[in-house]
Amino acid sequence: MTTRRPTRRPTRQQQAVAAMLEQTGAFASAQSVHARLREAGETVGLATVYRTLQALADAGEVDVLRTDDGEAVYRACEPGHHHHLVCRSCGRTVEVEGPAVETWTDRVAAEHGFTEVTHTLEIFGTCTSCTGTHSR
Amino acid sequence: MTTRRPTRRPTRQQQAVAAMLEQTGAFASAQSVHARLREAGETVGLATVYRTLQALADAGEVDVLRTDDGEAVYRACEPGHHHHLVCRSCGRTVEVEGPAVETWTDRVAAEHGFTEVTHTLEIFGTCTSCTGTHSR
DNA sequence: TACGATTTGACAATGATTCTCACTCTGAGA
DNA sequence: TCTCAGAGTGAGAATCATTGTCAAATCGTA
Repeated sequence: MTTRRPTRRPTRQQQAVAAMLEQTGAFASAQSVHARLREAGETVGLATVYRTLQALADAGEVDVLRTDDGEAVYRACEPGHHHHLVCRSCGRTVEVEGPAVETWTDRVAAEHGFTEVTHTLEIFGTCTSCTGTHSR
Repeated sequence: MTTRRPTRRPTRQQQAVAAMLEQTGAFASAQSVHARLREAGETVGLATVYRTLQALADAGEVDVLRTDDGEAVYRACEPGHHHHLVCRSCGRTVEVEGPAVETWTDRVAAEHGFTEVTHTLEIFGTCTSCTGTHSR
């Protein structure tokens, strides 16, 4: 019942999606994952890519965030709560932790009587490799 | 204190959209703004609502963020950089400031060589009015 | 090896957002 | 006041990510 994990089979397709995320390292959209898999010769349906990414996200094995235009992007991440420092040019991502921020958000929320507090925090910038590169 | 900014906004439609946002107080999607305007008897095209909201956002007169499902939501806000404490049940929103967070993000980004740093931070919770109310 | 449940994938459907383009409005100048 | 040009509008088409559908493929197990 509660701990009744639905039988999940490690299929070739799901492994391919997970592997692609691992090797990419940056945030990638479902569409781009699908495109790259196809390039790499892996035959995986688009719907399956979406389903797998959602399953991975639900399982907490990947992090999800939204681009400015609302597209969902996924990234294989270390487990546990953390935030991201993302290069807006090349997508290179660094996972960062900020205990002070966690306590601050909780305190602010509590001051206003909010409970069950969660938060999102992402940092965007231009990384060293891209600083001089005005390649757009 | 409805200060009239010199931002060009002379048309009835644009004023209607801005006014609706003001009176709503919470974050609202373009679709819902359009629906409410229609209910209120205002005739404004959907495309115009989108255009106006984007213009307001570009002008910094409203804040934009994305819901979990990627929908863009807008809210009339005080000028200047701030963050939001949003009730995930009723949408009530409190604007908060955290100078410590600003400096932290800048420092972390700098440590990793990132420049032109920006960040997003939103806090979600259940407000006092909604705490006992499991009305969903 | 056969069976049943799970997973897949091609395609349709959805829904938010953007684009198109003819029409309307407004303001400046004649 | 009249005229013209350009900004603004809106109905509907187009776009695009995402989700739903469902028959066929696949896997674990008896």
